[in-house]
Amino acid sequence: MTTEQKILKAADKIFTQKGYAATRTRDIAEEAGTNLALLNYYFGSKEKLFKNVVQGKLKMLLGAMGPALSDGQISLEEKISLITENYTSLLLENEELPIFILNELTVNRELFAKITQNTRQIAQPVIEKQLKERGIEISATDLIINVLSMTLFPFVAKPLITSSGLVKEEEFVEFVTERKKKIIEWIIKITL
Amino acid sequence: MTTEQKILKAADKIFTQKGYAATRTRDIAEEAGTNLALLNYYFGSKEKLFKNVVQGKLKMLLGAMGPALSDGQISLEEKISLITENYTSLLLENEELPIFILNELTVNRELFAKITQNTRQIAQPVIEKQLKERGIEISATDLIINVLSMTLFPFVAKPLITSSGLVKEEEFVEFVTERKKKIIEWIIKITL
DNA sequence: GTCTATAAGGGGATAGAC
DNA sequence: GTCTATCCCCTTATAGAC
Repeated sequence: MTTEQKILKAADKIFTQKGYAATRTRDIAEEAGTNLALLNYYFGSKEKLFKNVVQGKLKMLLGAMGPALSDGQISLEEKISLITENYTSLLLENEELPIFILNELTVNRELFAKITQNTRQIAQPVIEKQLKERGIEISATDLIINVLSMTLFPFVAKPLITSSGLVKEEEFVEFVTERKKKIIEWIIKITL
Repeated sequence: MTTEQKILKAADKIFTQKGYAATRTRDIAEEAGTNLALLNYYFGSKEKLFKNVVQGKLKMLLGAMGPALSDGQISLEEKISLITENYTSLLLENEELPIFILNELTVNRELFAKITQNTRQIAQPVIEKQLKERGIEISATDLIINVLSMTLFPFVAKPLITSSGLVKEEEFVEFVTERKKKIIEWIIKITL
């Protein structure tokens, strides 16, 4: 693993945990087992390093959705299934991912317009066509937001859910794994 | 309006917009039309001022849910309706509220255990009793999380939804207002 | 209670040796 | 490519006058 990769990995970890402003470049350097000067040598500045990290994360988040959504060969039922399952797996491995992206997107709106628009422009017409062909009344927007809501929200709200005792920390993995199957049923029931 | 109130209001605005770390006490003082020294005179430190703000916000968020949930006289259907409507109104006036709270809760887990536990402990048994009486199989946890997911998620993910073009910024209010009615139908359909 | 001025320290960035 | 030492600005907090 090169020094550059070590720094990027460390930056990923700490930015995701603490957000941009609360992260100290010194901490990233230490986590990477190197020093502050090398961080600037490879990435130029804290901000450039951050953008590097955040765009990787956003691609990860959209990548779990885009290909399944925009493939006209995949039925709506299969789409719902695929997205729910892809996200549940992805987020079990990266629990802080959605809240990190959504928070940074809130604080800094402009940065990510292109990539998110691109995914939507490809996927939305495909879903609309599939809905129309089957005479289903729900809009593509509502369908997409319903699937994402049900699947992503427990991860976004995990600290609220566990700190309240609604789901215990140690039961969280089991909770979302079981919930995955139910979500697929529920969404199909209310939309198709 | 007293100086103390002005500072608190300004702090509320800027902390909510930028998060804790990115907020400068100078900016709060300026927004309040006063100076840095007075901020420390009234609140002692940036951190104490922040906790003051964040606990007010958390109470607002739980207050829109707790009373309706924990009242055994209110039917499940009415509960779903009340919560969806309360939150939609509250969040239309405070769009950054949920992402702010969830992000701060992620970064700083310990601070809010008491208040969230309290709400859950009162509400959960009431819901469970109502579900049992009607022979409904879904768990109280899933029901609560479904309602919150569907209602809160569009606000949490607003930057993703609008920057992708899924819903235009200027249509967002209409979108969530229309969606409110559908959510109530959907949730009743899949659970009751 | 309110303000100006300043202390004290943190943190991003870089110079320059190796 | 890598490191140590250092610069310098920015930010929180406080002293002390009014």
